[in-house]
Amino acid sequence: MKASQTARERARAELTSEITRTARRHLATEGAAGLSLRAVARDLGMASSAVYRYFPSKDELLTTLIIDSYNALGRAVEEADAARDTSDFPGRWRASCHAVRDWALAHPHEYALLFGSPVPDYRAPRDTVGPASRSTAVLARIVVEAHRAGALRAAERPHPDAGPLKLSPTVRELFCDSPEEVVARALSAWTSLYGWIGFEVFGQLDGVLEGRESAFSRHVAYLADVLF
Amino acid sequence: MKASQTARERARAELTSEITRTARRHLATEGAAGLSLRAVARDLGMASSAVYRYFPSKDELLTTLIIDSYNALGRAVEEADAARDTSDFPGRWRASCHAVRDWALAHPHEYALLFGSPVPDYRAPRDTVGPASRSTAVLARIVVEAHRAGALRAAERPHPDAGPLKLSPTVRELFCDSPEEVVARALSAWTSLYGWIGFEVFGQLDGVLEGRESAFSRHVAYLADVLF
DNA sequence: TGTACATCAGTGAACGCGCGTTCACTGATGTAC
DNA sequence: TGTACATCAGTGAACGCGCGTTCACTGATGTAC
Repeated sequence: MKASQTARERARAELTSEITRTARRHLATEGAAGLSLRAVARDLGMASSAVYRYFPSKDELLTTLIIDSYNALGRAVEEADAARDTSDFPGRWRASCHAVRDWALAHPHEYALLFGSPVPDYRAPRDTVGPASRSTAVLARIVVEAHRAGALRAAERPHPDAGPLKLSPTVRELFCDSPEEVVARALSAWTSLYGWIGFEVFGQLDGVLEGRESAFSRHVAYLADVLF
Repeated sequence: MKASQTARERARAELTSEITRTARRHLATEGAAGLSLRAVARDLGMASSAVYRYFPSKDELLTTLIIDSYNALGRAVEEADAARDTSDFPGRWRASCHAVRDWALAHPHEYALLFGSPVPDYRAPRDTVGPASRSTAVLARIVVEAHRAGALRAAERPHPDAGPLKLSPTVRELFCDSPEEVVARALSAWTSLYGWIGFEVFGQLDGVLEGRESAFSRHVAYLADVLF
């Protein structure tokens, strides 16, 4: 009785995940702004007040969705990276970038939740920072490993008019104290990656160009040129 | 009486601009989601129904704000570009990029309105596309002129694994039928620019790095390397 | 210049909606003896 | 194994809020003769 779950516990776990699942579906169709506890409860055929047995507030539910989304994205990128030869650094880079894009296009509202305009009156709690850095950690690892293997030309061509970078300890750690030039180029490529994807997801490229997949590959290739 | 404005017309023009001004202020503090006709009316000390004499719906007011914002951004970039020597292409590029960033940081919510997650249930009408391309047109012009002046190395180094780009007629026109490689690199730099700025405005760089100004300069320099 | 009429700005009440959250409650599930 | 009590899930009504939009109205401004 102690080791295995009690009926109540099982029911609780099930309903909790059913609530998040429904909320995620609403998020996917309506967006973060349209997410409502009442609508979720309605969908599950329960009183809106019952949801409060599972989540103390709407913000908590949102936090759960955010963490789950970060993890889903992180997992996708990790898998894409792992599927490549460890020593094929440009290949790993490309695969990881495409994984980010694929996930973003498949889950536009979740992407918006993570990387779009901040949700008004919502403050992300500490628990989100771990999952949040998961996908980025993969990209950083590729760069660090490539640098150690001597496969990175980035460090060899420091930029002339470059002031010093003031990185946070977290980022320094993420990059295992790689040279500044390496980190700077990685940050540049990182933001550039999300720039394209954000434009694509948010519709900025609508009516601008077709054949996005191959255009994106090209973008990623240019970014790789800055690094490798 | 016909040539000059009648009292009614003057009052109407004044109130119209007072409404948009108030709405813009609300937008700046609350964000697009928090923009409400009633709140604007309250602020102006008038009945909420009175606003409907000036804007047929909330969406129309939003459209006005969007167009104004695009124009403000466009003007800022145009001025930054014009302040440079016509033949100093990298200088013009840098100045324009910084102008975009400066405007974005000064008007984060307006930036979010233009480049962030789409506002739910809002469809941008045709009138927005002209102003929307204004800032981008400046960047495109710099690239085109640099190319014509032979100051662009972009075209000389076509990327090996590059599939063809399918550009819309509008974009082709914007780039005056420059070679594909030029356009591709420009698009890449363009999205990269907004990637950094978006991350900065939306808080993705919080706790990641300080000294953003100089870090951004570096980013822009890398982008220039891809082009010039 | 004065009058009659048309146009328009602004009002205040109302409609209908949906939201997050609280609370006292009922009834089922779990626990300790 | 059975009973008494505690814990917890779920209910339904309610509170208080704010929103976009409509509508019949009053009164001021403009126009035509």
